[in-house]
Amino acid sequence: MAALRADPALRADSARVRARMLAAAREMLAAGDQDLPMNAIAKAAGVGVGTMYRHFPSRQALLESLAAESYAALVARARTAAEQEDVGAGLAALLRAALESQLSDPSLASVLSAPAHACAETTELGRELGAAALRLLDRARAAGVVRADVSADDLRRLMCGVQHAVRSGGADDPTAAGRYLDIMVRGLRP
Amino acid sequence: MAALRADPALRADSARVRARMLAAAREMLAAGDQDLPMNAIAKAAGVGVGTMYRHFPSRQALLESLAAESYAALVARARTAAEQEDVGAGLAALLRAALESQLSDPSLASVLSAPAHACAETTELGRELGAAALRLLDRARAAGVVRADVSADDLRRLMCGVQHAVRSGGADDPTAAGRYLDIMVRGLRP
DNA sequence: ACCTGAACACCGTTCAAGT
DNA sequence: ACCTGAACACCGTTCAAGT
Repeated sequence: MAALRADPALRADSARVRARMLAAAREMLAAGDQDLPMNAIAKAAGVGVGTMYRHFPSRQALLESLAAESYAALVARARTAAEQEDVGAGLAALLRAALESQLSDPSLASVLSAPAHACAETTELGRELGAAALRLLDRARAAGVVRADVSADDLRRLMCGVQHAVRSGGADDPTAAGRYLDIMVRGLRP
Repeated sequence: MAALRADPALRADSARVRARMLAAAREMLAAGDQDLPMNAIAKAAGVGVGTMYRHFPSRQALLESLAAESYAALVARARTAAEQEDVGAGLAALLRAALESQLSDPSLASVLSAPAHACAETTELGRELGAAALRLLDRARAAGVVRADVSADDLRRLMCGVQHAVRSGGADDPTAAGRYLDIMVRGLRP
């Protein structure tokens, strides 16, 4: 009985600590700190380094936790795009969603480009995103609006590439994202 | 007189040491070490760390020195492409050269994507590459084979993006580079 | 002049000791 | 059970001391 009462309390506390670490990490990202040092996050969140590692066994795990919300939102947008009546518009919407999500959340860009996942949840999100993309691709192929030699994973990789192209500008041109997206959409036509 | 004789000797020695450090760095890259720790390179090259820093004041400077040869080769290929009679083929050749160079030399990929240069030589190579690309672009625009809203720097950024897309694959598909390049070439048409 | 490598600061990661 | 933070290893960078 004591355990039953203690457990939720512990979990609630643990969740609060976890949220504090993620908030601290986000603040550092927002402040331009790309490195996200584990020690520094722990100090900023007021916890020991060990607690940091207990919640996030690797930097990749931390990144995936930071990106989880954006990733889920992207999956939702992808599903909406997949059901769109106009398949061509749906495909463009999927690509735009993938690009915008990465540009507004650098941790998502990193996770989408990563060769491997640290958290099972991320793998699941990836599966869901891939499934939505595949549904859309199948419809698009049937409608003849997309090249036949492109897979759902190709779309992911290409959008990671467009993100990289947008980011690799010295002086940032606000029109770049739109133009590059358009180039990609046109290039995917059969 | 003594100075006149000593100088070249020192320079020759310095050049040999420099070459040894670059060779050590290249070996580490070839062995899969992406980090290129300055201390480790110095030890592998049999020199003190200070010597490392005297020749390469920053990691970026080291990267640019590593990439210099590939970069010069790319500029040469770009110039050839710019003079090609068939403008469309020339543009495709330029993009292929940019992609192949980056894929075969990761340090070049890094330098081409970098927001700023550490060495004046690199800036000069960048200028030459940009000039060749612009000559080709002007001809291509006049011939109506390329979108009007694309600059020479856009081409660079897009090819850095394609490189990133090719690299961000889990299982590497040998057909990816060719397909992504084709998508880009088609997307650039007006 | 040029080089060496000890030294300092910093970060990743672990784990014994606390509660 | 969970947390803390000292401790160790490693890397970037500098600079006093050597030649």
